[in-house]
Amino acid sequence: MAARSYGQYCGVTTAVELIGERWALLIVRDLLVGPRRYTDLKVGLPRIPTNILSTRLKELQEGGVVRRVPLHGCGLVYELTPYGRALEPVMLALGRWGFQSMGDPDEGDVVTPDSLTMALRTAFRAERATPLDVELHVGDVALRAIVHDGVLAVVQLAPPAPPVGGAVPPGDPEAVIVAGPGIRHLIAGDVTPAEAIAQDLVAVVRGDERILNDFAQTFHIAPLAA
Amino acid sequence: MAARSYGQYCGVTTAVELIGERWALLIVRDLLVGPRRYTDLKVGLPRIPTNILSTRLKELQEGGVVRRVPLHGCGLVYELTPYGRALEPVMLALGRWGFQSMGDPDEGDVVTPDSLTMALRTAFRAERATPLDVELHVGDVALRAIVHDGVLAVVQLAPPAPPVGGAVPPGDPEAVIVAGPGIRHLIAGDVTPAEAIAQDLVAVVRGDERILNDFAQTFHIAPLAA
DNA sequence: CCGGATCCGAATCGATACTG
DNA sequence: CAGTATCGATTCGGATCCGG
Repeated sequence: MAARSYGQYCGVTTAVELIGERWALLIVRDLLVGPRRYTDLKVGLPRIPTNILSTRLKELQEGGVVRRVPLHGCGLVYELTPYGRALEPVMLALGRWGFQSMGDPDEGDVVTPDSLTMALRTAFRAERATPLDVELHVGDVALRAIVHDGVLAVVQLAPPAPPVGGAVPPGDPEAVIVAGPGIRHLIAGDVTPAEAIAQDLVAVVRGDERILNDFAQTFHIAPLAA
Repeated sequence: MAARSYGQYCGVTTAVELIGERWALLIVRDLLVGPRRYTDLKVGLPRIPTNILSTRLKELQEGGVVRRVPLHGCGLVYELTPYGRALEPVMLALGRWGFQSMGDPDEGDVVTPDSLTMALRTAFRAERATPLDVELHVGDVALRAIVHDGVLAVVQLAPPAPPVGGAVPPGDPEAVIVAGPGIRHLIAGDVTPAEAIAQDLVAVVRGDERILNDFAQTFHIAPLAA
């Protein structure tokens, strides 16, 4: 029996043996946004030691979760296998659950493009979504969230350079929203959009402030029913 | 910043900090079945070191996932808080995902009453469930699975002594099913009930073998659509 | 028996440096 | 860019011990 085995024959145990090691699930989180190079992952997970990243990628490949794909000519990327992509429902459920415990950020905590992208997906309610096209800034991260036909698309924007891994959406967003960590109170429904603005949790720096009503209805994580 | 922190402000990261340590999720899995004493948990997780169990229980309490409840007069139990119970969808999704990677058990792997109980919940399809009342044996574990009004109830049976933590269901089961690890092929739909019997993956030692049709329809984890 | 606490060697992780 | 190598700091695992 492997040393890391939990010694049980059970689906949960098997899953935890595949993706339960430290950092593994965060690697999967970033790869759920799209294929990433080794260096992209390292930048997106600033505190991961490089030997751990290397080890995890090997383990995830061995587990059939991740695949290593040479890029035509130069470089290579890691991407999820279909089996790895099947973790999306788990990841979204886990993100929603963890959201309930988020307080204010600790000193040194960062928001990364991939984590914010997945956070938006986590909070997205297809059944109540309204058409939407906004630019969202949180910390240094800027991205464009577009809801069309009840489907959410997120494009990451890089301040000066062109966006990573995709085309800039055509046209201008309806509004530009700038927020800090306090935006979680809007997502949770603790405050109304008007209150969020009044308390400086969120600002609409371009466009109509009323867009926040659509935003808050579309992106929402309800507190526990208790 | 805490030493164990991942340094990111994100729901997934928060969740992993709460329940991502080794053994933590398996403790939660067992507690999802019902409140458990320290010793119950130790028996249900045979390979967990006692200091780790003790540490995890403290951490889970601190995280608001687990509560320590004195038992009227003698002893005490650990139980999930409402927030901890909210992990059930995560656990079921994770169990379904891990199920896809289950091969044959390694030598020394065990099946515990709680892991089998959660496995049944994982595989339960309410929308296709039929009324059912069977006794299921896998390894040393025996339990009674009853589907009534589209709701699954599982009662753990102890061979000689009375069952743990609940009353024996009244009456006799419709059938007694004895299975080994190969039962996963029936759950996955790799084999029909008839084939499962022919290949000795499953045996119906009392009652009508046709009950396996209902069983296989009620408990099913579809392979990846790929 | 229940509910842990303590001790210690083994394995893992984190930080940094270095390489093809 | 995509990793290895190294090494001290932590954590884990296994065993033992202890108070009710």
